[in-house]
Amino acid sequence: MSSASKPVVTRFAPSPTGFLHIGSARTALFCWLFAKHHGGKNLLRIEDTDRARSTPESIDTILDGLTWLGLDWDNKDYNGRSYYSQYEQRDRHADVARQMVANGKAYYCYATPEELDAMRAEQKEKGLPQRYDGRWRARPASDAPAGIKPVIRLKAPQDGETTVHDAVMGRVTVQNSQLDDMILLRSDGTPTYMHAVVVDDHDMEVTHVIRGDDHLTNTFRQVQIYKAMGWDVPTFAHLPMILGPDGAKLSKRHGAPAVGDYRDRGYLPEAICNYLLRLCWSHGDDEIISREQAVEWFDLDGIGKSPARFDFAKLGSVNAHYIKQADDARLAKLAEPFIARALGRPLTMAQMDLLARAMTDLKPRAQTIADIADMAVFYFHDGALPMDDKAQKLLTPDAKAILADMAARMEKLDDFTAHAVEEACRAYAEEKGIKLGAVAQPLRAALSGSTVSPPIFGVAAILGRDETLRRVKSA
RNA sequence: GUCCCCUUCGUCUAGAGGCCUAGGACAUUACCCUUUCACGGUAGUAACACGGGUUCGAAUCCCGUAGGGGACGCCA
Repeated sequence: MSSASKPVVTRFAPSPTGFLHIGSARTALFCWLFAKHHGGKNLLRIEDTDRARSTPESIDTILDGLTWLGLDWDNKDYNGRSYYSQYEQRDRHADVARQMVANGKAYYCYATPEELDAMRAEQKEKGLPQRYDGRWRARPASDAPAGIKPVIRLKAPQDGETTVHDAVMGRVTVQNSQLDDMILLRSDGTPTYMHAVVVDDHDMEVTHVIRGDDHLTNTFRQVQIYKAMGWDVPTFAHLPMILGPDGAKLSKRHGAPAVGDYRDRGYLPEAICNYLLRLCWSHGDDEIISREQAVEWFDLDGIGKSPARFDFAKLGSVNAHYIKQADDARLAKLAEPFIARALGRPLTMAQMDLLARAMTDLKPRAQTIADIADMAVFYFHDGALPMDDKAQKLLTPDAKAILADMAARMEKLDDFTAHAVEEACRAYAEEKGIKLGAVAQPLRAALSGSTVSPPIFGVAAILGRDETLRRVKSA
């Protein structure tokens, strides 16, 4: 075990074979929080040893996602890159593997992939566990067939057991007889994931390996490599998986597996982090937790052991909370692209200003930025206002007569404020002996094109007298 | 198939043997507020997977069963 006095070093180690998965983002969050809480470092390592599937675009996506979430890392200038590249360390990985052969901890295996496939097929047929049978473990080098490039396999202990002391799962033990001699170095000289991870974590002086619990059973094998090399074993913390609403592994099928999906749908990064933080981790009854508070409170002992299902409804409510708290100008800026898309043109400076002023009324009604945009487009139609069926139906001849009366009164208002318009409407309703709604609803239809909108007197004030009268008269 | 992990309201969770008549949040229902829709407020429905132990006492400890998840690649 690593000594407790060493400064904390965590790492987030995604493989760049696609987008940044929301579950990975949770892992990244926990790594970041743990490092911050202990005043340590959080490192980023891109696991790009699979050359066929790794892409630079994917690396960019991951970096973007982390940055958007505000999860920075402390090795931004590594060998001219902003992260640690696993592939770049391939010579080091190969050296360690050969060193293990030299020390009698590993050996060359000349079995071909075809041969191994056949072996597994036979094991499966006989109902036996599928693992390498150690056929080259004890054969002398002189037996090596010509023309076949060997792999290097770990000479794993065959008796006894291997134990992982996991900060989340507790003590987990497996019989060594269950584990086979895994490949460390492929025949082309590149390292396998199992091997590269251990060498890198050691070289990077990682003290706490925090990752998804799909790696838990891999950990036994990795511990064997640490032991074979005589290296300190870091503390492991395996986080329970995040499942979809149906309990199956969260995937594309559930709609939004990537961090980018949430940005595109109008979620705020602080809301995503807060929601993710509460999946498998808790601090009493606290639900809304700021970044600063999280750094102060977060530790491994608050992590639960059971998997959590992703709940869009709750995410929505957390997002709604952060929207209410957010700065109006920031929200306007975030909503602008959504509105521009609906309108087919960007907003002018004046319209951006109007949007920011409308935000007070928009904010409490929205769960996402997309909601804000949906509610706000009507402000920006300078031609004919699209009118929905219910609004159309509401504009009866009687209602239009009321609007005509109101137009005359609004024209004469000294100050065209929400309060003034409201008073005018109330006075009119009282005079006519009708309900306020009989005035307000037609006005709403005329101004917003809908029966549902932000408070309509405020809408009138934000639209301004000219635009309000234009809309009322053309209704 | 073999091995590993998990199991409290629909969902996220609180719970460290008596503070539990099991708490909070989201969702849901009703009411209040109200010019619509929301926000907000108040109240309600709703859970310890099952079966055995241990104990004066179990959601909490032990064993078993069931269910769920994961790992078994020259992927990561």
